[in-house]
Amino acid sequence: MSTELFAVKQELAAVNLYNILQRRKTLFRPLKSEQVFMRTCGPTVHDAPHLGNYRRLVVSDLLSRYLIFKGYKVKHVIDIVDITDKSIRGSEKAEMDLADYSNKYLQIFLDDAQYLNIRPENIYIKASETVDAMLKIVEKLMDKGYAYEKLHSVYFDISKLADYGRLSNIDLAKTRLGQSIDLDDYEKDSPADFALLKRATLSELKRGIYHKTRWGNVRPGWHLECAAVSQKYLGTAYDIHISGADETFPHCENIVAINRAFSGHSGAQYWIGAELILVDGRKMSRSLNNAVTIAHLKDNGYRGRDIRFFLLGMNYRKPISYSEKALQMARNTVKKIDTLIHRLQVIDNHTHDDPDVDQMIYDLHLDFDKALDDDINISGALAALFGFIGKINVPLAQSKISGPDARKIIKALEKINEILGIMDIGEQTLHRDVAELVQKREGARKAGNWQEADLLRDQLTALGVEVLDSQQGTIWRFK
RNA sequence: GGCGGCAUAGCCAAGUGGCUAAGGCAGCGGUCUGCAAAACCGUUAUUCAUGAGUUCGAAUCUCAUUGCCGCCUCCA
Repeated sequence: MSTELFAVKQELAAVNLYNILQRRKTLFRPLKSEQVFMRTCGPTVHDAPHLGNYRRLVVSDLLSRYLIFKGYKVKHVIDIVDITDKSIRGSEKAEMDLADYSNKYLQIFLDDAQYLNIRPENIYIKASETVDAMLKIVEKLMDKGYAYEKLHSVYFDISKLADYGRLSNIDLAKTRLGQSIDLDDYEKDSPADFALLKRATLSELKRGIYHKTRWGNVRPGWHLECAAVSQKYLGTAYDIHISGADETFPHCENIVAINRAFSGHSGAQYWIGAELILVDGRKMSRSLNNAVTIAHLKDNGYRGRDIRFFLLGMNYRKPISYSEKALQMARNTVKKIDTLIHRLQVIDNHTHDDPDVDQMIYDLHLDFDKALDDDINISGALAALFGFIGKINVPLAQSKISGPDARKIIKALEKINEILGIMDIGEQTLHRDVAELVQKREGARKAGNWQEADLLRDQLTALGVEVLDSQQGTIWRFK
């Protein structure tokens, strides 16, 4: 029992992650030995999120699934940023209640997340429902002198925090602050100070979008929203914070600042940044007019698994170039895995010429884990998977895989898919009419009636069903 | 201007000091097949943006150069 426990601990200890705070890979050690507390920056819900917004969510999903696979319990909080300038303006323009407006886009986000097979166990928290925690934080920051009120807005005074800039490695003295910030909009002591609470505008007051505080009628700023959600649901110190690479400064830096001023702790121990999606060399974003929504991709025939694979198939610390071709590549790769699974599922023989399937599965797990342990090296992990598929395909083509072995292999793939979430392992069913066509074609082939068989194959293709004839019989798959 | 990062085959991509530079996609030739598809076998980088240096040894370390991206704006 004790040796088993030791083995488990050893295994748990093997994960390495690149921590932005230290700018290097470090061994991952959670604060509690068996549970990981993590948070991912969620979407702003003033419009339908796009592919670029989902990368960090898929990356954090992959990481949380891997940590669960490694034996940890994971509490993963994703905040929904539902009080922003854009959503306030957008809802006004749409003549909608802010909450209704936000909920409309939140629903799209949740549907997309499901489509992308993001774990339903994630905890989604609306910023608007965390205002109590925000005000508590501001209260304390005011008491400690980290914040000041000016004309009924409350700002964070970064000069009070000695090592402000540690996360993004920024030296404010050398930075062109004030050049890009429209100072006329603010009454801050210093351009780099950021708003914790903004005084409500006249229209916000009319619409009831404000909170009454001792500093005035205000609504919270973005950085405070994120800091409050994690503080309330994960505590002042937690394990992992995942965000987009473009959010390190000022957003994450400011979250760290709030956390450190509030509790002396940075919040998360490990800060992870997922890189961006590029379109023609530029960041995918709504403001650059190059955003692609999940709905759009869905309309173009991409399954959630295809898109998910596209988003997680490359090192999370490198930008991904979006293109139709790249997406097709992802789809083809997913298909390759599907085909193997379908072929395995129809095996019903008892050959005794078994290759050493157990050894292959053992190697697969070893290589797969080893790669992911190294800062989620997905390419290495996938190489292990494809190596395995190649090794299985040889005896499979020669009918040398027995039914029990096939099920063993499927089980191993299921295990891997708990992490990847891209395979389709469940039994698929065809519409009765379509299944009949497949049967009819089989009959025609057995009778040597090739013309009829080919005609039926064309019909099936038109219906989006491909038939693959192998020595084990005919299998089919969706195109 | 400051900070961070990237450059490896037709395309995507791993490898960060030492065995033949993983893997995927696409292509080509073959096997299988009634024909296809799928699968399999073979094939596709004497070379890692360029130049110099360190070293017995460099894609990997150092310096310089070039090109590209992100942040320094509530796009997120």
